[in-house]
Amino acid sequence: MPTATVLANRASTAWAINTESHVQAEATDGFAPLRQIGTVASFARNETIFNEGDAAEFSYKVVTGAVRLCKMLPDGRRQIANFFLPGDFFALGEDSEYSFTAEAVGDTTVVCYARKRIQGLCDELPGVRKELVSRLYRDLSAAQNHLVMLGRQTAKERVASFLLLLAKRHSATDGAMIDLPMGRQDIADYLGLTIETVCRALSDLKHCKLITTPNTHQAVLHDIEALHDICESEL
Amino acid sequence: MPTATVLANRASTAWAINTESHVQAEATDGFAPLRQIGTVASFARNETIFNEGDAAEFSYKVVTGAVRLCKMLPDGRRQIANFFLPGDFFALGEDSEYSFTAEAVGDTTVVCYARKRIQGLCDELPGVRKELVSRLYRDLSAAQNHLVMLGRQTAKERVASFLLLLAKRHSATDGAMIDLPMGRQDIADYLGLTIETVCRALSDLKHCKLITTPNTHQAVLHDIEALHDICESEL
DNA sequence: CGGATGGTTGATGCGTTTCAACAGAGGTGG
DNA sequence: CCACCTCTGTTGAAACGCATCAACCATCCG
Repeated sequence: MPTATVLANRASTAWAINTESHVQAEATDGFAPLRQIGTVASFARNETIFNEGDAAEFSYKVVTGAVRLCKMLPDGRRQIANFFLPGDFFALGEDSEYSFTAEAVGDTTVVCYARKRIQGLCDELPGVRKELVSRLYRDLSAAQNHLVMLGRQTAKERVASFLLLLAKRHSATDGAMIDLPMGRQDIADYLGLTIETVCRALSDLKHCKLITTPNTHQAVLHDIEALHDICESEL
Repeated sequence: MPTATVLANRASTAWAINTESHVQAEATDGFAPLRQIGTVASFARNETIFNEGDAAEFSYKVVTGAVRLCKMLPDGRRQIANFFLPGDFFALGEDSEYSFTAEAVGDTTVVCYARKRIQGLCDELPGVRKELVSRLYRDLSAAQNHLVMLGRQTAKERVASFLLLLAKRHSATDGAMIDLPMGRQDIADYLGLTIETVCRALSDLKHCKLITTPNTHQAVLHDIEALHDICESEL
C-alpha cells in the first residue's frame, strides 16, 4: 500500500495542511530551515501514520501527542522500537520503504517533510546535514541502550529504566510528575513484557514507595536514586 | 581511562602501524578516500579495542577477524549489541566517549581512522558524507530489528534469526556453509539468552535436519526457507 | 598424557506468561 | 442524571519457557 494509502489515511483526520510557521524557534536547532518545507497533519488516537512496507516519501516531527514506532510479527506479537514525543523527528531514513509502522499513541499532530526536500536542504546547508547525522546517532544510541534492556534486564529493572528514560526527557528531579502518554500495553510492547507484568512491576514500585500514580497516565518519582539502583543491580 | 590506555592496549599487539594501502578497492565504496588516513592495528582474541567511557578518538573498520560491541552491567551480565565482520565500520559516532566496549572476537586486524580526519573528509567530500549517513542508517535498522528479536522472539526463533542474519551476510543459499567466528557465549549474549539455551536450540535445529555443524565455528544451513518459517511463527 | 577451555546434555527452580476474574474510567443512550 | 457498556488497568492462580546448577564430553596445547 504505497503513497495513495498513506495520503488517504492522513486526509481522513488531517485538517490543517499548512506551512509550518507557528512553531516557536528552538534555540540551537540545525533543523530550523526545515520550517520552510513542512506541512502539518493530525492523526486520531491509534491511527496509522505509515505502515511497514509503505513507500517512504516523508520524514516527520511530532508537534503534539506521541507516536509509537513498531513492528508486528505475523502471529500478532508486537514490539515497539521507540516512542516519539513533541520535538522528536522520526522516519529520517533513506530506504525506499518504511521498515516499521508508525502510529499515533493519542491524538497527535505532526509535521511532514518530503524526504527529497530534506535531502536538498542537506546538500545545501551543512547545519541541516549535521543536525540530521547527530539525530541519527542519538537514535542509534537509544536503540542500543534499549537492546541492553531487552536482552539483559529483569521486568522490574526494565520498568524502572523506562520511567527514568521518561524522567530524563522531562529533566525531572525527585518528586517530579512525569507524563505517560502511552497505555500499559504500549509500555509492555516497548519493554518486551506482557501488560500484566508491567502492572505488577509498577505495583511493586508503588509498594516500595518509589513512585505514585495519581492516574494511569502520570507518575510521580519519589526516589530517582533508588530507581537507578534497581536498574543496575537487582535488589 | 582515556587515550593513553587505548593506545597502550593497542601497542601490545599492534605491529603494523602503516598507512592502509594494500587493501583491495571495494567497488562503489564512498569511503574509498578514507584509505589515505587509516592506520592498521591488530588485536589478539578477547583483547579490548576500546572500553565504554574511553575518550572516543577513532572510528574503525574490520579487516580480518571479528569484533563484538558490548555493554557490561555492574553485576556481570553482558549484552552484545552487534558483531562486526570484515568490511564493517564501527564506532562511527561523534560522542566524546564510547558508550559501548569493543573487543576482538578472535585474532583481529582493524583499520583506525582519527575521527577528526573523518570529519574533515565529510565536510569536503559529499561521497564520504553520504556513505557515512548510509552506514548509520543500516546500523540503526539492524539495531531495530535486533530489538524485535530480543523483545518478542523465543529462544529457537532468535537462534534461527541469528543464523539467517549470518547467511545473508554470506549471501548463502541452501546447503551453504557459514562461519561462526564467535563462541557460544557470544551468541548467547547477542541473543539475550544463556549459553545452554543456545546449545539446545542449535541441537533442536540439528535434530530437525535444518542445520549441521561440522565444527563449533561453522554451520551448514540445509533449509533456509524452514528457518524463515521458524522466525516468523513458532512451529 | 593431563589439564584447561569451550561445548553439550540433563534435572530442577524461578520469573514471566497465560488464563481468568474483577475493578475503575469514560462514553452513550434511555 | 443515572444505568449501562466498553475499554483499560489490576490482581490472583496455574503453566511454561528459560535460567541455573551440575555432570560430562571434545578439542586443543603444553
